[in-house]
Amino acid sequence: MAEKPRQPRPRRVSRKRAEITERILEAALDVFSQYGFRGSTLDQISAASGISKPNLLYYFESKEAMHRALLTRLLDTWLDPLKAMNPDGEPIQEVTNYVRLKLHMARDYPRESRLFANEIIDGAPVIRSALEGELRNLVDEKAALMERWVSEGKIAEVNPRHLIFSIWATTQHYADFSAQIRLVLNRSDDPFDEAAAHLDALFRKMLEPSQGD
Amino acid sequence: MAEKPRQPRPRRVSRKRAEITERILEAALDVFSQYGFRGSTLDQISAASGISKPNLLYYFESKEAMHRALLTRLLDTWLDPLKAMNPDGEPIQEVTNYVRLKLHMARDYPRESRLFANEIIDGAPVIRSALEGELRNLVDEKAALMERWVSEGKIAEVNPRHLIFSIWATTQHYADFSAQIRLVLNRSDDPFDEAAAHLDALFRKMLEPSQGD
DNA sequence: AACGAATTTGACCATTGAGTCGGGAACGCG
DNA sequence: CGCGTTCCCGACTCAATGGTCAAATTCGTT
Repeated sequence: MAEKPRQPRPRRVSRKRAEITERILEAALDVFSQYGFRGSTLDQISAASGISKPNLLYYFESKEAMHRALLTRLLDTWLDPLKAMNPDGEPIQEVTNYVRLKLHMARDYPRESRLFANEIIDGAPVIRSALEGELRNLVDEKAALMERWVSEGKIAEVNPRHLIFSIWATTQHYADFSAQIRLVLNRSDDPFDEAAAHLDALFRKMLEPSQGD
Repeated sequence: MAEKPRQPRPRRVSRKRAEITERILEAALDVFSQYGFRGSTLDQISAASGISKPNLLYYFESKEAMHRALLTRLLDTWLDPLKAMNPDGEPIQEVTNYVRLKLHMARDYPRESRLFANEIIDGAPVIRSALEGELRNLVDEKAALMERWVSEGKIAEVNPRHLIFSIWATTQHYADFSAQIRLVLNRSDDPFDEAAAHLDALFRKMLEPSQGD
């Protein structure tokens, strides 16, 4: 025991610590996405995760810190489909594929979608800087790509940024407003197959170059 | 003037009472739409309206009652544009006009839009029955109308209900997610003119009957 | 085994916020 | 003016909730 100033292992966070952190975030996602940040309580997260309230605060500095952790790590997942849009692919295929992926995310990750929706409706206090940075750059890049496709006559004349907004809006709608959709359709089975066909047609028609070109 | 046992006026609520009620609801809309129901406090509404907290509760039974009052009376305004879709009008014109009206509402009534968005994301606990009743009937009616237009070859084959969802999604997006839109576009001037052109093209192309018919 | 570090929790504290209460001010009307 | 009704509010109550703390308990090493 002469001296041991260095960390014995590079992994600063033990496996166990990581697992518990995970369990907490999973429960927090459940609760936050259902009740909103201000509507959620540590007691709810405690009950959902099976971890006592003081212990939650041993792992996270505050309720806000949990929220922040969720939001920042979700952002990457959220942007992945757009990142995957391939400059060398077939243009209409690339866009409709993006629509398909986003719709899958709405179906498979509705809690994440709602968490984001709440954050944005609140004016994006937490992830504002990420939106201004990472997201804006990514949108700029893909908008430029689509403009190239337009000028090459591969797709019809569109405003690329508004096209992206429309894709976000229509796909996330199925997650964020699922209550309304269920009530209007008066059916409990999920509408995603119909939605996929509808949205594919919608954006495909928008993008098909007019025969005049 | 011999006797006047009945109410001198049928208006049970005095002008003044109506005005104050109005002032409260206006302030409540401001606050609720910005912070969400649970994130809002009576003190904020009190400050925003200049009416003391106990007095707020003289006019409304509870915080929840204010919220309910706002939501129910907003519903009608919200549905008006769809009601206005005219069975005897020119089909594509009628739909794109509906899009235009909805976009105007997003621009002119963003607070109302956000209030609704929050309510729906929360699972529509307050206006659920109105959605199942009034809204569903209205959508059924207009969907049937559009199906007629399809069968008459006036518009392309579409799923009318999902078309309506897409219109709601794309237009409300500009109100509910305005923070994101501003950050991505990096501009402070409003994007509604561009949005109007974009959405008009989007839905017009979706609806134009293919030349094969 | 033994001992320090990491983890866990019961009990507590301070603040916030919805809603109450009792009394007073203003109003309507004979 | 008189008197009942409507309106208004300062001061309060009480429950909920985010967060603290000190005393356990468990864990990883030697």
